[in-house]
Amino acid sequence: MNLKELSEHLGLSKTTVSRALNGFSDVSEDTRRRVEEAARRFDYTPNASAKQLATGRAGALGLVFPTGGSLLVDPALADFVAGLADGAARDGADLVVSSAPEGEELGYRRLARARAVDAIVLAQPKVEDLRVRLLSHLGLMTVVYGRTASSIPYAYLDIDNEGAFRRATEMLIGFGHRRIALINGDPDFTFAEHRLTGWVGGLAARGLPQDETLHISGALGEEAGYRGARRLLERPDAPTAFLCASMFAAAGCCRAIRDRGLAVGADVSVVAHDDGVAVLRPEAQMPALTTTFSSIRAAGVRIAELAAALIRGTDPANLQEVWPVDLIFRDSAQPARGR
Amino acid sequence: MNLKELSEHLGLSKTTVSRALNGFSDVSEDTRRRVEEAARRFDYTPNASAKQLATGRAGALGLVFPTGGSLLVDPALADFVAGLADGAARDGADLVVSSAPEGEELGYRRLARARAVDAIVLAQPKVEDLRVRLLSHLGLMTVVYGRTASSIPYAYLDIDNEGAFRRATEMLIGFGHRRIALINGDPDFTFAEHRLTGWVGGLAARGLPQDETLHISGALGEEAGYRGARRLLERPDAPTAFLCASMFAAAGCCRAIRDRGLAVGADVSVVAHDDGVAVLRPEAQMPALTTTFSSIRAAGVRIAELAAALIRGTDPANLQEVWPVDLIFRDSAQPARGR
DNA sequence: CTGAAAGCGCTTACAG
DNA sequence: CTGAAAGCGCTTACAG
Repeated sequence: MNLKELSEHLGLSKTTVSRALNGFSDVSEDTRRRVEEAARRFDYTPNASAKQLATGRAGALGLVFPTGGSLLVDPALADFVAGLADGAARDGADLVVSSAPEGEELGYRRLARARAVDAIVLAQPKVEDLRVRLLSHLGLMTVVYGRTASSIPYAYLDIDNEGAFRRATEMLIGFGHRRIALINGDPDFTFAEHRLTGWVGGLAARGLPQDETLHISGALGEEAGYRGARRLLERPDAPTAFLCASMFAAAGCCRAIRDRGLAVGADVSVVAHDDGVAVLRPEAQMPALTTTFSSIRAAGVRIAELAAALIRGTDPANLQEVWPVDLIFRDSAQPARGR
Repeated sequence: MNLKELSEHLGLSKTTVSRALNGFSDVSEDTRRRVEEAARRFDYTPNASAKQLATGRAGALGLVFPTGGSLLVDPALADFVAGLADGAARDGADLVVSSAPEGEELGYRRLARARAVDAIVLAQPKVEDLRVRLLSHLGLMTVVYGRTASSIPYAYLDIDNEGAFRRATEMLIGFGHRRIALINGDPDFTFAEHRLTGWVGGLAARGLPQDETLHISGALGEEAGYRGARRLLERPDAPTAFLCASMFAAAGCCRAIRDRGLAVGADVSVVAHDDGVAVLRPEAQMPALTTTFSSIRAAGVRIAELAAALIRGTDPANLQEVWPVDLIFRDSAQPARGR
């Protein structure tokens, strides 16, 4: 059933039916009701392409997967995608996931030219990220998940990575830890840089020296977490506490601790960042893991909402949010030995 | 730059330019070259909505995320989505990820009515899956990742879960294991049922009794793997080997084994299914995990290709693939103690 | 081998 | 409050 058939059935013009369905005010209440009822009865939905062509809006949010080969795909992305799709659906929009085997730039160019999306979600931004400038140059509205260097205001949702890691560091120092390692992501990425800043700031606030050799970067997976922690634990001045950038890295870190015959918590403290990925829950570990927590899924939902606002014309400067991160205390962070 | 402008620039009609760009044979070689060069130079891409409206094809593949609340999102889905997007891109198609907060059925109905996609990818099918019938009833072409009961031929790509788990079981029996547990997904899902069948078949082939209490179902995450393994290990006749449905479940299983003061491999063997999720690699574990392996990412790419063929009119009966699964022998599977 | 024209199914000034 | 008509940017019989 299309608009023509529906309007013929109702004995109205396509114009009126269309206006009634789109909530225009200059349609009589009676007509509106009749139209809405008929639409429901015949299960009418406007043809997406026709609507897009007529309005110039794609009704879709775009996400370009940095694929190309065997790049590590962050498993938390599945939850992020689910959140984005959820949030987009609330606005009647779809989520278009685009692969860019030819490189991300070409992917964005294609989406822009084809007018396939109204806005782009940019995930995992780097401190200096060429994509932001490119997207603005292509005229693609963008919401960033995270933050990046930019000369103009842009819409973003970020979590307070710096505050979270600073507080975690200070808590560990309060427990008497003096050598606290940071198993971090690649600091080219803003989230990792912010966590580094938080760690440095926490140490400085308590007058502790910063030992750069206790900072391991590029370690988000289990294996890298294991390797990094293992190497540090072999040192004579091994750290007594670890801050880990992901639950997976933390799992590797805990494995390394146990390998050394030490106990997580009692001997060596561990704090991990948790995105809320259900397959690896900190409270189910032994001991339960102390975490900095922020739901990546909820962030996805909210980002889609920000995108909808952006498309509606809201000033990007008014679409900037930094979410606080919970520090959830469990058993893996404990007072340092001998204290 | 749109088609009108491009053709005016070339001094040709829109018809000819369109035909040249779409590879029709009745365009002179010379014209084609001119058109293609100009298109490249002006960075022309057809407007997606207009093309969709004119051809009646959405140029997009749909995936409905079973969201709604806090359902467990399989982290391997991120790789699957990446693969699908990759494969779709090879065909110039997009991937539309749709959320269905109102239930999956309504999600499919909406996609069908709006003609927003040409085909649907159905993931994680159940043995009896109402969605398959619904999609066929809605006239939505479908490619299933997995298999399901169906009275009519349908396109699918599945991996040989049964064969993989049968071989793994037989290998363990060959090592002298007699009590082999299966930590499985929910057997409502076909993949889990097939693995159960493989396990049962492997035991039967070697004349071993099947002990249903050694079958734990619904355990794909780390926590559930831990709980299931822990419970079995507490029994006086504890299993000496485990088959795990996911790397995460296997991680939990290994944790339970170590909790009992036992060694993975030397004391208790573990075999896990690995989707190739980079964040948790079996070869990096200690000991390295023996796995049944099949790349979910590659499956995603291929499914998009199957969908493209289906849309082009290929008979679904000719679009059915079962991929063999590798059994990769590493250190976590060893001869039973005392053998 | 090329082009004029109709059509895909909507939305939206504009007129009444 | 309602409708006739133009237009969004393509594709595709059809005619030449």
